[in-house]
Amino acid sequence: MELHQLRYFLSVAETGNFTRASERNHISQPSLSQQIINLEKEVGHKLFHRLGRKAVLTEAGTTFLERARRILFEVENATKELKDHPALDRRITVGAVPTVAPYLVAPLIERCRVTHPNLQVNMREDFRSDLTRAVLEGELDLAVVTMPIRDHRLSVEPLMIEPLLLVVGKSHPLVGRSEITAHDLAEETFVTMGDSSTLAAQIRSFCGDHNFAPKIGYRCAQVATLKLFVAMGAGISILPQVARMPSDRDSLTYLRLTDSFPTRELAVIRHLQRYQSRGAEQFLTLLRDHARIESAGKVS
Amino acid sequence: MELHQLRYFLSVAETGNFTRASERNHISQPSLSQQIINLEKEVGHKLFHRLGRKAVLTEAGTTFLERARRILFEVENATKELKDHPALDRRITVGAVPTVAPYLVAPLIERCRVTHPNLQVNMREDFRSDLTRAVLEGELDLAVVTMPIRDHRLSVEPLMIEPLLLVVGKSHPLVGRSEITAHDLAEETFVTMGDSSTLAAQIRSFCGDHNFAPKIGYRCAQVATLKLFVAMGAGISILPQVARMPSDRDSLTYLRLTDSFPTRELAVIRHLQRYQSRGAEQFLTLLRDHARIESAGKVS
DNA sequence: GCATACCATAGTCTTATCCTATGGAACTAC
DNA sequence: GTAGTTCCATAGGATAAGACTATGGTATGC
Repeated sequence: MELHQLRYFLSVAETGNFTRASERNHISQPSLSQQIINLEKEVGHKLFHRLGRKAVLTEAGTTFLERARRILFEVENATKELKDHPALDRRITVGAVPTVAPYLVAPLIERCRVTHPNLQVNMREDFRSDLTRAVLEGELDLAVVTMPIRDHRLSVEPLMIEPLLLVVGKSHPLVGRSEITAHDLAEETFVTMGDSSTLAAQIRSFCGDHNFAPKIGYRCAQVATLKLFVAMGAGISILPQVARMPSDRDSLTYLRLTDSFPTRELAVIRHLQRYQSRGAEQFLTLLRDHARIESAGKVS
Repeated sequence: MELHQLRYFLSVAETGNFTRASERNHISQPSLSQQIINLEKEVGHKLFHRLGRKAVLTEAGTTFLERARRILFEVENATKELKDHPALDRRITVGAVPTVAPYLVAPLIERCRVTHPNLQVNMREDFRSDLTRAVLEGELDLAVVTMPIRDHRLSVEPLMIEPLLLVVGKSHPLVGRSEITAHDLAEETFVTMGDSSTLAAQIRSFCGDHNFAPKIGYRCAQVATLKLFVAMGAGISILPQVARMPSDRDSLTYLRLTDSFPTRELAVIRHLQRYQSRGAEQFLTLLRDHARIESAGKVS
């Protein structure tokens, strides 16, 4: 007997329907059916009468239901108690991709120090695939990454959509143009991040949408390095708006395309099953607030 | 979080030692270590300080321990309540190999009807491998099979050791001999059960121990058919003593070898994890008593 | 200082849990 | 009465979890 079987059992008892119960638990109906059958074999009693389209608790099932509820209630209490324990560690680790870590997460951590002095937030900057793995393996409480994310074990909460801006050196010919189209970029040399970065993929995707392949001349591991090469006039690039810093003013120009509006979506990922500490919840609230403010700032 | 993790956690808390806890749970130490680590990641707290050779509960671990105990206590209550429920079905299904079903289990079921009128015992006669699978899959509450059994998922309880007897037709030349050795059988034709039967393997094993291969002329699916062929003088066979029936008196002769004493051991197998109903326990008590009486009968 | 005891990691294998496809039975609508 | 739909169970296969062994690193005891 395992807890997931008890959860499936409870869902069937509450819905009277294996199919509905399987949907509630995000598994397929044959899976749930098999687990109920295994549970019945293990306890040695039928727990449901299968009456046509209805699953009705047997007497044994009714007896067992009260116990199953109690067990699951105790399980919830066990995790809740750890969460609410006042003296326990208040330390979390968040992850962020390189185009988010210095611009979005670092300021948030700074702010969190003020608003939640008892909460210690550690940070890990890495690429999306590594962050995803780290969240799944419990090394991170949450991570801010770019969409899309496809892993059913993760909770994926969209945060915000931000524009991708064209960035060129101050003396680049595109500076000053009143109209810049995607096609204008077809012959330019691109400076991108390495293949581990989703930004590289986004640039390729954007150019692909406009029927040309970007000419990639430089691959960088850091945004700062990328900005340096662009400032040198070695090529052009595309960066998310959050990467735009006041100190860029002297060496870089951020431009918008006039015929298209590339964007990227940021999301926060967490482990579906991992219990969320109060510290993680608090940080996430700050993150959500910040994202809302950012989105509102773009509209006005 | 699953129940097996809670059980491992509880064992570590009680022993202060991952290695000892893994032994208690019949898994390897790295397995248990990994499960504890997974549990810690899921609840978001360290549950043990690893202090040199000791595993000591952290404050979070101490808090969690009480909850874990309560959860496992509720699980035990859930299964115990189903067992003790007076109005629940009192029906079990037992399995037996063909050389046991008609001689040992059938009489027991008869007797059970008298001593436990509210208990209905169904029976399935099959070969050991099929019975083993049926027990594992929950189709049978228990089964009486021959040793050896090697499956760590099964509880194997030795029942009794019984002699294997040489059986021949009434006019066979071996009848009346004062000494019969294993070697005397080397040139005889054997009548055995099919390969699905463990008896066939036992005959080959016995002959192998005496440095000859049995000449198998007939393979039968039923003991009655085997007895018929032996009675006809088609060959000889070896049967367990329980297979000896009063009605055999007119057509068969059971003999003992004088230079060796082949035996077989019977065991009752159950699923380690499956909860044992009271009905199954009652039947098993009768079975144990019967086996003791059989063993005592052979000694006197 | 060395041997021992312990936990954690890595890599691999086995088993449990998941999937899709589909069958059989009951129910519902026409 | 029949056809279509809904539901659960089975079969076979894929994937992930849990198990294994081998081994490394650290602490302890002699």
